[in-house]
Amino acid sequence: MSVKDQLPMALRAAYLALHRRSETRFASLGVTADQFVLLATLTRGDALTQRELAGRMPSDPSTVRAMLVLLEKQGLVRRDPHPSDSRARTAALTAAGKRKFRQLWDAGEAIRQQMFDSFEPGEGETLVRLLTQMAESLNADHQLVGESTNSTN
Amino acid sequence: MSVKDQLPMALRAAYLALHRRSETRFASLGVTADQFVLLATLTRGDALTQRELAGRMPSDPSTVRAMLVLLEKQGLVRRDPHPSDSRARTAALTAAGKRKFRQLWDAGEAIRQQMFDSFEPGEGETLVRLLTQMAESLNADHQLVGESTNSTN
DNA sequence: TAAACATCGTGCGTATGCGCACCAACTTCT
DNA sequence: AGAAGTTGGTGCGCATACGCACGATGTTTA
Repeated sequence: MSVKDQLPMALRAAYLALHRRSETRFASLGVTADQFVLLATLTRGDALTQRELAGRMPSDPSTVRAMLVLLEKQGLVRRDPHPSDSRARTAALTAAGKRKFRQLWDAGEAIRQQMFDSFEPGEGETLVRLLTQMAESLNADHQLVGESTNSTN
Repeated sequence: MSVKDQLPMALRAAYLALHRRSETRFASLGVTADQFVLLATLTRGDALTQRELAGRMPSDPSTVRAMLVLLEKQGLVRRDPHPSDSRARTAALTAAGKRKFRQLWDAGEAIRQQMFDSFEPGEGETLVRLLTQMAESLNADHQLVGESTNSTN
């Protein structure tokens, strides 16, 4: 079992652990871990089209739509027609949404701190760099990676 | 925006990238990325109880059940009553399941290779180590989040 | 200008992911 | 042994995650 073969499972286990932990933490505040991600993305770039938002999260446009519907019901997000493109709709935080996000951010601090504290100095930087590289590599060329299919010869 | 604050999103982005890529790759073989994980787990420890299986993936028992039902329908997995505990059921790969897993493993090689190739020598090892540490830390003490952290020895 | 094409949002179907409640069966305690 | 508590599997509900097809609108091309 080489490191190469362990990597996918290690990544999966780490992400699911984070997700579960976040879910538990945010539940009392009435939002899910993924809704937190959406709110965070809107915080960093307000009035995005749904597609832009989906691209940045990253998530699927149809998933984002479902999430926006729920968040709109909670009054945390507002959707308006796009000023110049009448196909598009922009999403933005409401005042309540901004307030809620600040709460969530604070509530999540313990988790971020705990993740970070499990490392030696510098290792956190390394981890972020490697994860980013990996994601880029995986997203880049799933097209042009030759259709050599499963024959290793 | 410190590294600590980027880490959760970087982890999420990397995992989702891997998941999407795997989903696409395995679709033509008739299974999902998570079903692949289940089959892999059964390959490494046959005749597990559903709970054992869930613990190792890691996944929720009720999710695992749903997956097993689907995999059973495909004839890749068999569930038998546990020999000594009549509450429990064991899950095991069928012959077809073992064959399928070998196919899937080969099909996934390109992805594992691509992930691995985005790193310098030694970085893969580091990544696996850091991810494992982090997952452990996140799973460990969501109960006793007191100030007496890491006594991981 | 009209046709062809691309893009945005929506709705639907399937598969997780997980909590929760429930029953059945095992274990422990009295 | 009997009561009480724990554990295993199931069923249900909600929220992603994503592909796909559809209609409406923008953009490009003939």
